[in-house]
Amino acid sequence: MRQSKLFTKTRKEAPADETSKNAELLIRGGYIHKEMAGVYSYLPLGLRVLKKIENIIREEMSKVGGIEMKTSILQDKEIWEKTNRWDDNEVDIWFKTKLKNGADVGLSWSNEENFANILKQYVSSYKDLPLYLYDFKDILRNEVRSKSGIMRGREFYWKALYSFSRNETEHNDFYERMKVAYRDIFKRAGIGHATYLTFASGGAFSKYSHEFQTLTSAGEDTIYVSEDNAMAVNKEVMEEEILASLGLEKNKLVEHRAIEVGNIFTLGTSKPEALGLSYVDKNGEKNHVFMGSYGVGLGRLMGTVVEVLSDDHGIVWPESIAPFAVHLLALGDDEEVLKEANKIYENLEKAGVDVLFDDREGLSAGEKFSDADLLGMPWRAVVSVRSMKEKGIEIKKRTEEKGKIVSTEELLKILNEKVS
RNA sequence: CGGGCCGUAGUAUACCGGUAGUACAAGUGCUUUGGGAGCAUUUAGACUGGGUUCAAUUCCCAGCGGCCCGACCA
Repeated sequence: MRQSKLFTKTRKEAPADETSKNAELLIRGGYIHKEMAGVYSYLPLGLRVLKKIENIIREEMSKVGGIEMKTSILQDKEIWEKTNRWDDNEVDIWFKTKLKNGADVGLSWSNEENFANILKQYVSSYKDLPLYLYDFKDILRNEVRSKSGIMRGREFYWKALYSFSRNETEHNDFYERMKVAYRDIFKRAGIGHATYLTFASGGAFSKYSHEFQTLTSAGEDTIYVSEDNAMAVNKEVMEEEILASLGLEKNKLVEHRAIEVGNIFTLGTSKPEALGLSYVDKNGEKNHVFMGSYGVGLGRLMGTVVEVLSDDHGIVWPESIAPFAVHLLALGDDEEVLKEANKIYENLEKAGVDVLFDDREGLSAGEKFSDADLLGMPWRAVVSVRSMKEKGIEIKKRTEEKGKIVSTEELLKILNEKVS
C-alpha cells in the first residue's frame, strides 16, 4: 500500500492522556484511536496486526481440532440466570440493556453459557463428542478501572475456545494439547521467550488454572519464575504445598511482573449440569459433559508485543504479525529515484509481498526514517540517489543498525523466505 | 470500589476578576532532501452546569472527564 493513501498519520508527540508505552506508540503510529478510557478503535494499520494475530490463533486452534463459529453479543438473561451469573452481585462487570419490549439483555462479557446452551440442541450421544468450538468476538466489560492502554480495556477482541469432552480423562488429554497450542501461539507472535506457563488460581470455576504470563514491567501480576522448569507460579497461589506438588524449590524462584496473555481452565461439569447439557453413553446412561475454557485477548497480545519488543525509536514488530513485511522508502524528489521506487513497489506487490511504500512527497529523509522506526516494519528498503549509484536497494532490518545494498531479486528472495 | 494527582489549541505552557499569548505540531505555497530542514502564510483553545460579582478562563460548589496506586479481574 502507498503511504500517501493511508489516511492515518504519525505523530511526533505522545498524547497527553496516555502513559503506557503500548498506547503511546500505537497512537503515535496511527495504529489505534482512543475513543474513551479503555476503549480503542483499530485503524487500518492496527487492524492488519490484529488480523495477523487472529490468523495465527486460528491456525493453532485448527491444529487441535477447533471449529470456528461466531456467537452473539446480546445475551439472554434466562440462560445466565441458570448458572447464577446474571445477578450484579455475582458478576459486576455486565453491561446490561433492555429490548423495546422491556426484556433484559446483557452484552457479552464471557461465553461459557451461550456455547453450552447452543450445544444442548446438537449433543445427545457420546458419538457427538468431543467438540472443540471457538469464536473471535468483541467482549464488553464494565471494568471499574481500565488501564495500561489496550492491555485492559472495557471493550476488547478475544478468542475463546470451549472444549466439551465426555469425561475428565478425555478433557485432560485435550487440556495438555491446548497448553502446547498456546505456547506455539505466543512463540509465533514473537513473545515466546518471555512467556511462561504459570500455575494460577481458577477463580470461580475451579481451584486452579494455567495462565500464560509474559514478563513485562507493564504487567498486572506478580509471578515467580523457575527458569529450570520453564514455568512459573502466580503470587495468588504461592504456597508451600503447591510448590511441592509442582516440584518447585522456593529459593530458585525469581519474582517478576507479568501480564496474563492467555488463560486455560478446567471447568468440569457444573455448567452443563446447570444448563442441562448431557449425553447418553454406550451403556445408555446419561452423563454430563465435561467442559474446559481457553481464552486469549488479541488486543492485549498486540499491546504486550509492543511493550516487550519496542525500543527507543518505536515499535518493533515480529515478522509474523507486522502489518507489512517491508517499508519501502523513496528519498528525495529525484525523478529517476521516484521512477525506480515505483517500479520496485509494483514488483513487490506483484510478488505478493506486503509492502508499505512511503511515496509521500516533500518529506526529509530524516522524517521518513523516523516514521519507519516508529511504525516498526521488520525490514526497511530505501531507494535514493545514493542507493541507485550503488545499483541496488538499501535494506535494513528494524533490529539492526546497518543495512546493505541488494538487487530487487535478492530482496524478493529475502522477503519470500520470511513471508512464506 | 477506596485513595492520589490533574483538566487553557493536537502537544507543552503563559497571563489574568475586565473574554487568551507563545513555542512546537497540523494545513497551504515555495525552497530543501541520508536521521524529524528553511521561509511565508493559515487553522486551532479556557470540560460542563450552577453560585458569587457590574464582569468568571480566573474565586466557590457540584458534576463530567483523564492518568496513576490499591482492591477487583474466566
